[in-house]
Parts: sequence; structure tokens; C-alpha cells
Amino acid sequence: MLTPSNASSNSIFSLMPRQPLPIRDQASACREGCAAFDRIVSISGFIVSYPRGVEIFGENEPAEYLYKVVSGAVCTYKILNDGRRQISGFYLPGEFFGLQYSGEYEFSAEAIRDAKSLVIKKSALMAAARGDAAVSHGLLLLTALELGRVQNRVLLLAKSAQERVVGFLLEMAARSPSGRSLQLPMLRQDIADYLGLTIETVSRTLKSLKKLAVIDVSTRHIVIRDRSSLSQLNG
Amino acid sequence: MLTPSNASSNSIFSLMPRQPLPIRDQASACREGCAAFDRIVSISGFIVSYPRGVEIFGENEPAEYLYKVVSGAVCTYKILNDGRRQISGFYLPGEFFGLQYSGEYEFSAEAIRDAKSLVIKKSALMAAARGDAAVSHGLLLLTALELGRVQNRVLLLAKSAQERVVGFLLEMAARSPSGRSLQLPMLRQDIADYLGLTIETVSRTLKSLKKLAVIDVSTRHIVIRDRSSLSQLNG
DNA sequence: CGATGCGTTGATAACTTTCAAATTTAGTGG
DNA sequence: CCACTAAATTTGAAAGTTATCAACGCATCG
Repeated sequence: MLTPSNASSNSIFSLMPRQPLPIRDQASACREGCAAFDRIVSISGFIVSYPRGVEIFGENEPAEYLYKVVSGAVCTYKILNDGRRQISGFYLPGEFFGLQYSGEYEFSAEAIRDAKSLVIKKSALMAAARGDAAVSHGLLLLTALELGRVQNRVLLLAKSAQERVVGFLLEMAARSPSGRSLQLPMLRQDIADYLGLTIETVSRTLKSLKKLAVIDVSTRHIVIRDRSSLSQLNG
Repeated sequence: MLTPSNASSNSIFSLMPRQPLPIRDQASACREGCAAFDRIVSISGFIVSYPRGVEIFGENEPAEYLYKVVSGAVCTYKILNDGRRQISGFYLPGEFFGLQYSGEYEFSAEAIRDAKSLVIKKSALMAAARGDAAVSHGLLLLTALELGRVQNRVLLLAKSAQERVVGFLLEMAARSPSGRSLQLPMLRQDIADYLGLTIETVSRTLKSLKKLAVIDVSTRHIVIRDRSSLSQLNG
């Protein structure tokens, strides 16, 4: 009942992989399982460029569009009452954002590097979905993957500073083409706001991981030297 | 396009309320929006009793069943490598759990009070879903509500101990029949494992909130005396 | 070459955990 | 219903972790 072979069923259960997918597979799962979805997205979407630092959409705006990163990098975030910024996700090329569970965006989105996005009007997607179950399946798969990501983040945030940073590095590594060499598109401040830490703590933690010889650190680039030790430090 | 009036569309977007629903509305949203779903659940489900402390299902077991709490209380959790327990959610009467995004449960579930659950075989639900769009809509609504909950928890866990406890109280209050008087079905240890704190910190934080005259505290019962102050402390 | 933004480093303060009781609560058998 | 026991919660003191504040270094860019 819950096997991939049943993927044409109308139920959400059948859309889910048997094993939780590693994050790196978001793009590929969608490619393999939802070719029709991707085709619609490519046809009905248009490319928009966002210079670094520009807001792509704001919290509480009507959620009219779905976005797929083509190049660069994007984050979604929320500003809390006291002015702190909580980043809820980073999105790299091939990944989707703007998939909100209500009629209005729950978060704001901003380009953290100069970025290009494929922008798809949700109403167009929905029209396509009525005639093509693969499209609605694609949307559901994205939603389920997002849920899995967020659940992982809950586990991450319950831990110590070192475990958070390690978890972040492993997550980024899983999404990188090369699993060992990470180009970090975001600033230290972005990492801090993602992990609920300060930039100083992020900086010091990276340094201590370097001292332990599990990673090499430069400003925008991390090399994982000892992955098994890193995984052990993940708790 | 994204209005509630469009709820019969095949797209997940149309299933979502315009505004994020407060948590208390999980049960009622399902009642109102998914009468057919609830009917199927009631018909095809059976009642099982679980004494307090009993495991209902375990992480990595095949996710064959969906559960709806009838009485008592349940939590889902994960044991981390170092033995810590991270509780991922509490479920009160009327709420669903066991809705996993993969073919196997991501978490374990346990009765934190003597509990009765309606147990529904997912394969039966899926069969019903093929003939009745309302059923698959119901599943999707549950999934989307779960996503919203988890997103709120991410925001919670990035904050200070006091803000976490306050957020927890506000969340529980929103789910209680009376919004001001909370019966807590869980132990302090459960609250601590939910918030990523120690029981001592939870205890001290509750005491300090009592000192601030925003709540009254007894072992299993909280009364919110000053809701607006409490909300302000939520960050 | 100064200005600016970003990252690192150091010292101190604030917060949270840890460890070790003491106290209260809940359950059980008399 | 009371006494006893085990479990749960609270409290206190000390240790550990992270944040805050301040300064410095290091690039990039006009």
C-alpha cells in the first residue's frame, strides 16, 4: 500500500518515499517522480533576477507565486517582536520556496546572493493540476519534503551550539554537489539567525571544529575532513 | 484562486485556510471542512486503549495506522544518540497523530496519560480516498496543519527559556476548551523534553511567571491570569 | 588610501545546566 | 482514612555554556 509503485493513487501517503529522503534529493525526487510537474513549471514559469539583499516577497502578502531557485541563493525568514530575525530556510538552485500552507506567505523571502528564480503563478499551476494529477502530486511531494526539513530543524534547535553548527554543515553537505566541499552562499549572520545563535558563537564553534581537525574553514568555504567524526558530533 | 470557496480543487493550496489556523482549530477545521473524512475515520477505525507509559508505535516501524486521540493524551518523540529524548508533539482528544511523511514512522508514540485512540488503517483510508476526494483532502489538511505546528515550534526553540515556556503555555491554552485554565496532562519532564530544557529550568521559569502574576501554577494545572502580559513575554 | 562591511578574538555578564538535597504529590496496603 | 513508599517536583549552590560588549583584522571598493 505504501510502496512507490502506488504513486498514482490519490492519497498523500503514496507520494512519500519509504525512507525519509535526504535533503539533497529534493530536486532529484521531483525530477524523477514528477517530470510532468517540472514540465509545467518550466513552461508556465518566468525567470526573474533578484540582486543580493532584495526582498522577494513579504510576510502576510498574498501567496500568489511559487518559486524555484535557478541560480544564487535565497532565504526565508521572520522578524520577531523584539527585532531578532529567525531564518526558516535556505534555498539553493533546484529547490522550491514560497510553498506556504495558508493563502498568505508565513515568512518573508530574500536573496542572500544575486539570484535568479523561476516564478510560477500558483493559479496557473492549479489550473494545470485539475487536468494533471502529476502536478498536484508534485506540489504534495514538495510540501511533504518541506515538512521533513522542518522536523529535522526542530531536532537541531534542541541541541547545543556545537551540535547545531555540525548539523548545519551536514545539511549543507547533503545538498551540495560535492558532499565534502561546501561553498557557503550565506553570511555568518545568516547562519547564526538560522541556528538561533550569535555570529560570535558560530565563529568560535567553527574554529573549534577546525582545531579538532574535522573541517577546514575559510570565510565562504568549508571542507569536511573527517565526516564520521562530524556525524558523531551531531548527537 | 486561493479562497476557501475553491476547496474542491485538486490542489493543496485550496485546502489551506487563508490565515494560519490557531492550533485549537485542528479538530474543528477537520470537522467543518472534512465531514466526509471524519465519517470514514469513524466508520473504519476501531478504539484501542493504551495505559500510561505504553508505546503505541516505534520509530522505523512501518506506518500502517493513523490515530485520532479519543481520550487521555499522547506524545511523539525521538531518542537521540546520546540518550536525550526530544518530544516532537503532544496530542489531545480530537487530534490526529501518526501522520508520517514517509512509509515508516519518523517518531515513536507513547501514551502520557491513560489514553483511548481511534485507530484507522491507512490502506483503508487510501481505498476510501480513491472514491472520495474529501478523504484525501482531509489527509492533506492534517498534513498542512502539522507543518504549521512544526514551523511554530522552530520559532519557539530559537528563543530563551522563558519564551519557550510562555510559548508552550499559549499553545496549550489555544488547544484547551477554556482558554484560561489549563489542565496539563504531561509531566514536567515531558515539557522539558518538548522545549529542549531541563525540568529544573521549567520549574523555575513557571515559578518566576507566577511571581510576575501572569499565571497561577499548581502541579497539573495552570491558570492564565494576565494573557496580554503573557503574550508580550512570548517575543 | 581611507571607508565600509564582514569576520574574528577577548573579557565579562547572563543564562541554563548539573548535581545534590529537600519537599510535595500520588499511589498502595493496612 | 491514615501511614508508608516511590515518584515527581521544587529549591539551592556551583559549573558550564552562550550572549553581550568592545576591539581588532582583513578584505573589498570607490
